[in-house]
Amino acid sequence: MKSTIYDVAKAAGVSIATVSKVVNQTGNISVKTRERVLHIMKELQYQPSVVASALTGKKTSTFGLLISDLANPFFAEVARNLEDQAQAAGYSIVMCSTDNKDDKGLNYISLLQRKQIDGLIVACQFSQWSLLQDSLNANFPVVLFSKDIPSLSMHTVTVDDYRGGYQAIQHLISLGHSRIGVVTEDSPSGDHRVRGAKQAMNDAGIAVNDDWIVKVKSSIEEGCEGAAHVLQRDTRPTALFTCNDLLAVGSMQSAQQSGLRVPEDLSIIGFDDTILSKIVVPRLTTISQPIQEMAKETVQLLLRQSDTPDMPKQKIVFQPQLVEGLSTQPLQAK
Amino acid sequence: MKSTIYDVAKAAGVSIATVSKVVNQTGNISVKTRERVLHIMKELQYQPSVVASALTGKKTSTFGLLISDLANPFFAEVARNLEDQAQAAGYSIVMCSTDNKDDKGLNYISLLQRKQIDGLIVACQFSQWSLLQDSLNANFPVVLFSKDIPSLSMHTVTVDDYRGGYQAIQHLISLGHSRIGVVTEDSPSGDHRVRGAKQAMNDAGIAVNDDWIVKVKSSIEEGCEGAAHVLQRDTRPTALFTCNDLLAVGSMQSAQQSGLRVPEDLSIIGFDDTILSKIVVPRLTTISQPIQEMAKETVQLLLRQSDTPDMPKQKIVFQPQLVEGLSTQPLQAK
DNA sequence: TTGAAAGCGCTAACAA
DNA sequence: TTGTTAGCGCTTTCAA
Repeated sequence: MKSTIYDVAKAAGVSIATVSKVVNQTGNISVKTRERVLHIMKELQYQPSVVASALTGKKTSTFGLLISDLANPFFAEVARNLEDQAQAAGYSIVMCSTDNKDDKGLNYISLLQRKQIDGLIVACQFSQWSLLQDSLNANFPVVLFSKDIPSLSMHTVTVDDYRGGYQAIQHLISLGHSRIGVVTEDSPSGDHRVRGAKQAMNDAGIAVNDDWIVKVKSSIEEGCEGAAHVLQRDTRPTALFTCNDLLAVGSMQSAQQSGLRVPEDLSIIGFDDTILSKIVVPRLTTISQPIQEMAKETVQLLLRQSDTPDMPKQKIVFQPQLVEGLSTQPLQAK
Repeated sequence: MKSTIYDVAKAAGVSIATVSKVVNQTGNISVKTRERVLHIMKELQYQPSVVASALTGKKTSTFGLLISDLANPFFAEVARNLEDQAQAAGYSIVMCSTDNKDDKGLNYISLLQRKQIDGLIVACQFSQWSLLQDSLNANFPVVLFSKDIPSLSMHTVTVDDYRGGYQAIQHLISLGHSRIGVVTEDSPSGDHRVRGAKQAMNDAGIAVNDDWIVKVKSSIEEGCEGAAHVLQRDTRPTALFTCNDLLAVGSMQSAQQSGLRVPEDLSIIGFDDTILSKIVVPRLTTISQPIQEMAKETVQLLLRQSDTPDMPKQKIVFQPQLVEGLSTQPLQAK
């Protein structure tokens, strides 16, 4: 049977209060008793129960992570980085894939609250974001990860999606491209990226062709279909900006099916710099997010909220970075 | 403030025992009081505390998952499937990436025990497996996932690695290959797969060339280097069996660097059928594991162990399946 | 059919 | 410096 604080107290000939104090390093305990208690604890392999201490109002040292789909390489990487940062702070993470379904997310939240988690990271989408807000207690620690939802008054850590889109297009333009298509994902981030993309075209005096902009669900298959729509037109773009790597991979497949070579006939630039972009041939040019830094800030933000429940909401925006691969090249003169 | 069982009891004019009974559907409660209590619960948005009920000896409805690296696509997929199955049973999962480090794993286990999880899934490696056994209470529910460790008396769910290796080689042989190299991972599974591979060669009367067998760490980079060792010899194999998809991708890169075309000059067959194998060009021929089924059995096994602590240890072995891609082809006559 | 009360393992005043 | 004790929110006998 597992030993409790009572067992330790009895064996050490002290009260449970004393044991509690040495465990938590609170109060004043003589070196001698501390040593003795510590020794007994080891002997009995005493492990303080997180459950019992949580019941008295202390932390569970657990965060919840609502994520779209753990099997998606981008989110898997996000999860891993968050886990690392949390672990460094003594926390563990309960992973919850919501598939971006509101009800799944809401169910998880309710369950997580019953489990008394100390904070929540939201890295999935909601179709009705207000439901998220409503299901959470006013000062419950939350951070929106990689989602910038203006209607929500919540701490947020994101990459500058707008700027990322802008950079992507800027890169294509610098290579001489002016006929640029866009395959985007139906999400707030996707929208921001596209806005940035359009702005870059405008700033360069390049016409935005709405026929070349398609919005799809985030998957390789849909990316492939979406790109096909654009590529099979009479006049097609010479370069494609896709709002994430999954769509980029799909677009590369579509190009191949259309007999177009990447990058000779079509340049493609993605977003996220996941493992996919690294193994695809040609290596994808893409926009990378500093996931590790973002994860670090996210955990810090969660931690600080526990101490300062009413701290002013803040939004931390990281700058994306262009990673040049082999999927883009200067426009060939015809 | 969150409402407790006392609030509900008071509002409903009953005792907390009664509320507890309607919540847990135990004992005999008149329809009338039940309805009333239920109604009040809704009104007060009462959420029973998992922490408090766990303290009285009930479950936390939480499993721990020790996994090598959540960012690895194969493990991410495993994690996702386990999460789905657990969720269907009302459980959530705490994810712990150990990077196959014993101390990391052990620390997590200790933490998880303090959190009173109801079961543990081990899908990572230990260099000293006995440490795992020692750190766990005798009848604590555990399942080894995709690791077959004979020295450990634990419930196990695996794919038949030996057979998978055998099938891979059989496939290559059926295509006419007889000069076959192997790039494997330093792990028990890897070893099983290689044993199966060698057996298949023996059975076909094909010589096993140990110079063509390299054992590396599981990563794209090491796969690339490992394959290079084999491919840069004076006489090189015409086909390569790699013990997982990461190594396969690395090997494909190595082949490319050596100016070898896949599959014209070199056939490559992988293992796992992850997303990587699907996006790589040419699409990888590989051996797939029925991850979903495996996840399902794993969760069932965990659940049953809670009910029947001393149930006889069992090992469930699933059959792998060949997935034909485009990275293998019949041996070309020279 | 309902309720009183003990207890789960721990924390935190408050006393001593 | 140490100990006593009252909870934390819930489950579960055992009585009523």
